[in-house]
Amino acid sequence: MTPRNASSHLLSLNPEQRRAVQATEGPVLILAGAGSGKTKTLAHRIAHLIRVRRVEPQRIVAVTFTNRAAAEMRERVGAFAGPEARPVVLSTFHSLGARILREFAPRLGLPPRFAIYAGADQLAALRTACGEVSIGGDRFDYKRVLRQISDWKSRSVDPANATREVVAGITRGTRSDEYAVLAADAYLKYEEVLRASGAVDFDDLLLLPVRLLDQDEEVRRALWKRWHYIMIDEYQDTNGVQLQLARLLAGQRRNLCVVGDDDQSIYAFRGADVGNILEFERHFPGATVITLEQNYRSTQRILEAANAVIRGNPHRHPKSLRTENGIGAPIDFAEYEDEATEAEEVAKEIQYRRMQYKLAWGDFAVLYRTNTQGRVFEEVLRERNIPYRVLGGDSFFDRKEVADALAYLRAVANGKDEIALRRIINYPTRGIGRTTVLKVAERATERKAGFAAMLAQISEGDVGAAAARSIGHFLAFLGHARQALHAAEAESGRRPVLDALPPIARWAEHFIRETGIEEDIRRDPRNGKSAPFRVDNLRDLVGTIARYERGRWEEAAELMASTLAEASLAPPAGWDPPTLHGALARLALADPDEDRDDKRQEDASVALLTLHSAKGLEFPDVFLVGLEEGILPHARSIEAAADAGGTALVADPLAEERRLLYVGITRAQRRLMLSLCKSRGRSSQPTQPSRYLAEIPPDLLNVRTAQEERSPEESATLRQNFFAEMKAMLEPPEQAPRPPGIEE
DNA sequence: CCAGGGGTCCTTTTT
DNA sequence: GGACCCCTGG
Repeated sequence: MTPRNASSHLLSLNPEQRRAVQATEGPVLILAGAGSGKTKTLAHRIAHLIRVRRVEPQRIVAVTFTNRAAAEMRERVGAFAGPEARPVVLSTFHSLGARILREFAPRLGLPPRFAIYAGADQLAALRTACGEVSIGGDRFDYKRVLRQISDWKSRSVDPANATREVVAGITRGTRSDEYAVLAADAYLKYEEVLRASGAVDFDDLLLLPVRLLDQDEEVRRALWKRWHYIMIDEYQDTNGVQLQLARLLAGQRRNLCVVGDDDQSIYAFRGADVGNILEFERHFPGATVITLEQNYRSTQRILEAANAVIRGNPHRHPKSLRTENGIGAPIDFAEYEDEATEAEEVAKEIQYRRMQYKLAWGDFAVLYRTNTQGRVFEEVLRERNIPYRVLGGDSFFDRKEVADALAYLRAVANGKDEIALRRIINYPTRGIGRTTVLKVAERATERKAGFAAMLAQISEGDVGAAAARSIGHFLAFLGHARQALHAAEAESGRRPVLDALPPIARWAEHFIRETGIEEDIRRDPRNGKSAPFRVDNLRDLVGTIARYERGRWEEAAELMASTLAEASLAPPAGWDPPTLHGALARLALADPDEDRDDKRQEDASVALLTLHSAKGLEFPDVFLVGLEEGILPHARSIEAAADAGGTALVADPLAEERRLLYVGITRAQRRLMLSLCKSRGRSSQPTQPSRYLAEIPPDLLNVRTAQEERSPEESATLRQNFFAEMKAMLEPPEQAPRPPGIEE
């Protein structure tokens, strides 16, 4: 269904939104309150540019933070502008960075098949780096150092300047601890390990493109010629480097349109600077500012509660959300004995409401502050046979067996990848122990060679005959795999494979089997019953590679259709044929849920997620749990605030925690329930209610007593429900409980 | 020098 | 449910 023209669609916008859509030249700031139709407005704007202002779609770049947001935007744009909008570049910040890096890698001295380190790999790289200079020693908190390094990189501070920053902090007598000194030292070494491994980390995906654009006139011109309109979603979450990138990409045209809500800034911990949105007009003089204040999502009561909470924060863009929705149900509030009781009662309440109001499992979401809080809910929901899905959290790619297989693939794709090599060099065990690896690393440092290069030239004199032979076998194994891969890649680039497993995936399947990971999983008694599941994960990994390969060819088909018409506008790099490196890069940047969650799951299961991963989502019925001091606000934030003392920090940790609650409340469309546990943890420590609860006007709340009494109808429904669930449990185990004749 | 077992600790938020 | 450390036996 392609719309006849864009203007007919503009009719569904309110005057503010229409202004936002049509203010097309120069910098634009759209301050969009929660639930104000942000994505819709941006999608309209893109459609307007294409259909009314006749901008070529490939000149438009829309940047989001998550793959999910990019996918949602793609869907909306497609609905408003039709298939001709396909060439619009819709990408996350990090994917866009990776794309720029891939194209211009040689100019940075980066190998074209660079590895991307995230999470555990970054940590491993830091450990390696610290091992080399033997800084740290016992009880060295690598994660903390990594956070510090990441903070520097997100502000575009290089190691030399980091050292200067630390030293200056010390001489000024400010609170710069010895960790910062060590971290500055480690930072330099860490960068060296990355470069020697032909790798970049997540921060580099933004930082290196900025450096490139900043220093290379040709690159700047090339990109300015290519992209004319830049749009950024969730602008309140951008950090210093992202601001630079936005500025550089927009260039002199300054067609930069950003959308965001300072009240929803919840990523200061990873370098987001709410000042970016608060001072947009200073950064981009002459900017048009539009405020979207109508909320289309929530009931009046929910919105009032949200407004009451956020009102407590200083330094906000003035904004008052209004809604034309009804007053809605009261907000429920309950106190439970402990986590288990809370989870039980929430589960019961979900079952009850689902029956009573004929809702789907997918209408419910349980929101919590920390990932670990989700576990109790998982247990209880599983026990009750309530289908659920955990959003965010630990990724598929963090699974040990998946990470192991990926390390093998990476070691083949990029022979310099030290972190991948170290991970698999003795897994499954092949007689290359810790001491041997240590010796190799030592020799490498001595002779100023990379770890991988040293491996290739290690001699019996270095590590002994047995170990040397094992290393030889190991490298030969990878070498053979690499040759087979080249053949597979050549085949994959030649023509699409439609039926069977595509060549690279087929190669990967074979190679992973040869690694012996599967045997080891089966053999290891610790895996117990999870062994078959783990082996399945390896198959899934091959499946994602297959999907990538097919995806490349689908894109090729689309691109050819558009490049024939506009050959001169084709991107200079053209279409990239499928490669293992491409598959790995995609996997590194992928949304872990995206590939595996099919759309069906969405309406058929209760969502469990942290407040952070809830941003941008909405649910009819929301449970906000664990509203206690120490959880929300989190103890670490309370500490951090105390540490900061009176210092007028822009990023006030407690203000951010309040925004987190605000985000949580505004996810709810129809109903909201708040709860807390009176005691928590192994030792059943008594808790205090969250300080923010007192800020919600009591007349909005329906306070429930602990062992609440239900009305006769409610009890009847629960009984009925109980029997329905029992019946469902007796059905084949694969089948999710599906009460008769209630849904659909 | 290597493999494997068994204890202990802890857990903010994420691209 | 891990990640990590130390110990033991080959």
